[in-house]
Amino acid sequence: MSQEKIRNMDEFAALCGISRPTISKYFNDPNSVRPSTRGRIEAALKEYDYRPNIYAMNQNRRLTKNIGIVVPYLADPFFAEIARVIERRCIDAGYTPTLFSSHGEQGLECDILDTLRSLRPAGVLLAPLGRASDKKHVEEFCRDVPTILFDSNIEGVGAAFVGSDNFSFVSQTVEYLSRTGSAPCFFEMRDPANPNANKRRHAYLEMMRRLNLEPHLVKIDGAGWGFEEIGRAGAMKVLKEDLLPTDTVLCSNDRLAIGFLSACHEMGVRVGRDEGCTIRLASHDDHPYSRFTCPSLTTAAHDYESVSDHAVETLFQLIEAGGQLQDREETLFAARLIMRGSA
Amino acid sequence: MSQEKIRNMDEFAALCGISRPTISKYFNDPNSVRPSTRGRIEAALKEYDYRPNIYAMNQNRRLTKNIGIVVPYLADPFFAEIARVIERRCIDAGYTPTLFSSHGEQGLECDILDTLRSLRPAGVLLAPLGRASDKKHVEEFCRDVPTILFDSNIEGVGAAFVGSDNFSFVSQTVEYLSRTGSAPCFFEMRDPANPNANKRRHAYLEMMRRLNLEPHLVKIDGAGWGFEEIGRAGAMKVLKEDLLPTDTVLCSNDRLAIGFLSACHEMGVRVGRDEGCTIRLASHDDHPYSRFTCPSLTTAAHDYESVSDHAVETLFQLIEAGGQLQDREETLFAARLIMRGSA
DNA sequence: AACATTTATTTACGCGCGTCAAAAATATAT
DNA sequence: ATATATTTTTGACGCGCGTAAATAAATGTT
Repeated sequence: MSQEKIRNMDEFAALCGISRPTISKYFNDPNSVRPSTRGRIEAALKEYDYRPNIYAMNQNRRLTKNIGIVVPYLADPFFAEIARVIERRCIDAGYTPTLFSSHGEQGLECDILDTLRSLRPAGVLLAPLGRASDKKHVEEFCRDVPTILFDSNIEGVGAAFVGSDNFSFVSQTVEYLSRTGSAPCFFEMRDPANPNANKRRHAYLEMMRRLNLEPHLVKIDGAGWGFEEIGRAGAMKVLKEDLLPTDTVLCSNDRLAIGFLSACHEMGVRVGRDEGCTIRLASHDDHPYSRFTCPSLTTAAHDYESVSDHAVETLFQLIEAGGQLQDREETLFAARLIMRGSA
Repeated sequence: MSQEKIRNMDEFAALCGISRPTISKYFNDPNSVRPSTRGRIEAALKEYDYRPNIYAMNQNRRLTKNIGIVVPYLADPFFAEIARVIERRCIDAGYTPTLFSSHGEQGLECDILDTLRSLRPAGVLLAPLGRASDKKHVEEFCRDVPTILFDSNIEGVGAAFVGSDNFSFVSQTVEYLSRTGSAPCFFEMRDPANPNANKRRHAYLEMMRRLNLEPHLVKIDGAGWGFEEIGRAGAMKVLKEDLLPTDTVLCSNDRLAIGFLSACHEMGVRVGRDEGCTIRLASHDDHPYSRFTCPSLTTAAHDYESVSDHAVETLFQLIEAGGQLQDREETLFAARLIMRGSA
């Protein structure tokens, strides 16, 4: 590797013995130049390790190679995990992903979208805050920037939605719990920020109706994204005041369930299928920690891979189609029941 | 808000009735223009919502307003949390932070540093992979880009290091455990990727020496960043083969402890201080989930706030000083013992 | 070998903004 | 009012690259 520092594409082109426009073409798409010239460029690239100035590139390109990934709450390992997979896919496809977290705050989500707009990304994968989102702001953003929504849907916003089929989650857990023991009550936040939570409640009610069972909703107080603490406080209250209508509890999501388990341990309530256990607990999401809880959580797992893959693939289609798709498809992937110790 | 789209700074300057260089000055530092002109600009800004093209800005600026934040593993809520705090501080100071995760992979860390270099950031906050880092690559990067290391130190690399005082963690837990029961053995990975792990082992040995107690290291196999699973598998082996030298266990970090607790539950071993418990377990980090484990984890907490604040402050100093600091300071913050149910 | 086709080169312009120097306008101190 | 310091304006250049049109060269076909 030579030590000379190359300042710009002109210098690099001179060293290659190739004209600058051809070099420019190569960086935009290596396959757009003849194999022989590609070989010469790549040989020179090894020799001098030149990299084009991204700011100058992006200033003049109609569209950049950037992809924005926005999640509502990165401290939730579920989103960290899905972001990781999506990031990887984008890199492999030659894009430059940038990760943003709204940290549960509407203002921050808006700021991120504003920042993103001025980055002129080729496309954006957005998991919105949900009910807490500034819908108009998101809608306006999606009109200007090719965007795929994932995880949490906003009706009619964005070019497509990719997520999990909440009914599939709940139907499997309810069916399993009912079949192997008694029917569950549904443990959830009174005022959930995430639209998936509402879908899960409806799915629970519908499933109980189909199975001819009496539904019981246990609604607990709390706001924000500290679901474990909310679940814990809610469970403490419910256990202390003996408000549980059934000995089988289905939590809306794993993070609430983690809090519930914590409360059970503190109250000396044993959870699981073994004898001596007074409560069975199941949940949804297959949170990365759900296999390490005590007892491990019976839950329904997202199809992470499929959701990530399909979201990314749809975005690429959208980009190639110039930012417009025929009609707004909503793709939902089924859950997989994971039977563990808690139910 | 007027509907006219403003294409560039010239148009905006014309609408303001102010010259373009002054507008440019305003965007570089709003306080560098007279209050009266600042007022006129900001009024026009409300009216026409113009935003300068960041690519054109950054192309010509010697240094951008970007700050890179690199963590080794974002799916670890500890890093997600510290990244969140740091991100916020940067935004408040008028910078544009970009978050990267190495996902535990050396190649990815190198790629991120390369990408970051071409972003010409004002500064970088880097929590390296540790032992898995390509030291030469990191070192070379730090020579070109103003960088503060945090969480995990690499001797002599970067302009400063900010982290937690591992001795303070271990001394408090060892002292507490020894005082309130029997002395602990130290449970850790055989070949830890993180340099903090080594410091904690040394601190354990030193503390045991000071207290005139016999040290016991319990080393378990496993590689990668799936610490919970590694801890769980290691604990299963240790429990099944009855290899624990003491009834009190001090884990190197909370994620191992979470796995340990999971194994204990599966083996029917009760953990805690209550009667009927056969093991006491403590750990380090105050992982966001450690208060929700069963039992909740006695641990030593990072001073998140101080570490984040000081890392960011040091970076700002470094930037203002033009990328060079007098000498390389290493700042360590003390831990705080958190007594919970597990010990 | 002659032609058509693909690929590369040359030349030139533009993108939107940073920045500089000199001149003009404004504010502050005396 | 005058002198001085500060701020703004004017005009101009450059950054590094995208891109377009015309031309030249290489490749493929018959």
